[in-house]
Amino acid sequence: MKLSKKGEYALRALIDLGMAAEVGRPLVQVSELAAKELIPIKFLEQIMQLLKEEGFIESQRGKFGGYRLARPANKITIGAIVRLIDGPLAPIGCVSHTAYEKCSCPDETHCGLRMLMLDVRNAIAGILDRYTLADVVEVTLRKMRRDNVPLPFSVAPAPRRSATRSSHRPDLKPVEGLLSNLLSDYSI
Amino acid sequence: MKLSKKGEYALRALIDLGMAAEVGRPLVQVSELAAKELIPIKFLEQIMQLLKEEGFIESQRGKFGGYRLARPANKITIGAIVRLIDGPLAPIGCVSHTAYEKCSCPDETHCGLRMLMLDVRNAIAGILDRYTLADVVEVTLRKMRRDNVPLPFSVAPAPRRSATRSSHRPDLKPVEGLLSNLLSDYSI
DNA sequence: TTAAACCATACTAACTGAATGTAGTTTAAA
DNA sequence: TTTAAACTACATTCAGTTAGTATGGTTTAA
Repeated sequence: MKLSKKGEYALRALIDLGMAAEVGRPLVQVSELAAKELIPIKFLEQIMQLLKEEGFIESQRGKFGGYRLARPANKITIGAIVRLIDGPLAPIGCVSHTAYEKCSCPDETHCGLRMLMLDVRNAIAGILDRYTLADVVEVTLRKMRRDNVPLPFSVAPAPRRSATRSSHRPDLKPVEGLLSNLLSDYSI
Repeated sequence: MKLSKKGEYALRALIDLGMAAEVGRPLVQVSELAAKELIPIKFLEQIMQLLKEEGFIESQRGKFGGYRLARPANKITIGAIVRLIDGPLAPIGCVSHTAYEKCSCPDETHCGLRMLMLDVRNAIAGILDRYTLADVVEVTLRKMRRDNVPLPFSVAPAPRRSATRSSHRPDLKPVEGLLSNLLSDYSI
């Protein structure tokens, strides 16, 4: 049930780009992303190229170039990113919606394992296809603001709290669903 | 988010042992399991040994030996089996309950990815730790009986339906929870 | 014109997954 | 008591994936 390192890095980078956009930063360099997230730079370059080919991000070449999201963050689901890097969400092929594959069992219709795994795949997809980069970015920024932590990618060092809130979105709409529970403190 | 072949085989074999027990069959040989599920026999032998070492099954050696569940099927959760074979359910180490591992990100408390993945891990564990072999077996047998399919591991060839129902359990209690939805027909 | 940045390919070491092979030991039954 | 079916143990293999490195570009703004 693992997410690969590559998938993790891709998500981190995209979340960072989403945060940068939210904070008013137009471009972020690979070197900066790699340093912030402790990702080997050449490896991250590969990943960024892939994300660009697939239309998630855009690049500006040359000196002082960098990357930005190609679409608004709320139009990029987490599920799409994970599928691109790590393949189908389903634990076994015979319950995948996007990449169905017949399994070895003789009678799929009566396979108890399949029924169970369909449940699991729906639970995973229900989360990853519902939430977008925007949700993750919003929840992250909220927590950071609440704890008075300086925001990343701010052009100027983090300004006064009241000023920060009125950046791009005049008002934060409440998050519904599962992620919202995580706004409160939680232990491991 | 994949379940390994090994994990799949282990689950199939255990579900089969659960079905055999339910149908009154005391022991099942590896050769029979391998044939039914199309699993390479030597590979399955390895898996059975592991399951035995971990106390999920017992063996009877010698001619006409075989394997049986070491505990009642409702005392073996699917999650425990998956964890044994494939490791933690969590997509990334920093949200695992059973095998927590610090991740590379500088600030775990404000990591949006972590919050999301915690959600995913809870969704997966919520299913796999709730359901037991008994649940899967019951749901499978129900479907087979409903469709009048001969049950596997029956000592005699499948008897008339009315006779089959009154085997071990005098009456089937209704299944609650998510799996119950799957009792009705579903498409891929 | 140059340095910072992105772009493109090729390569590789280590690991894991999925078996296969060989050689036993045990035990019920003929 | 022999024997064959069944489990046990451990070594080996082989392909594919993961997680990177390495090398050498091309672009473009200062």
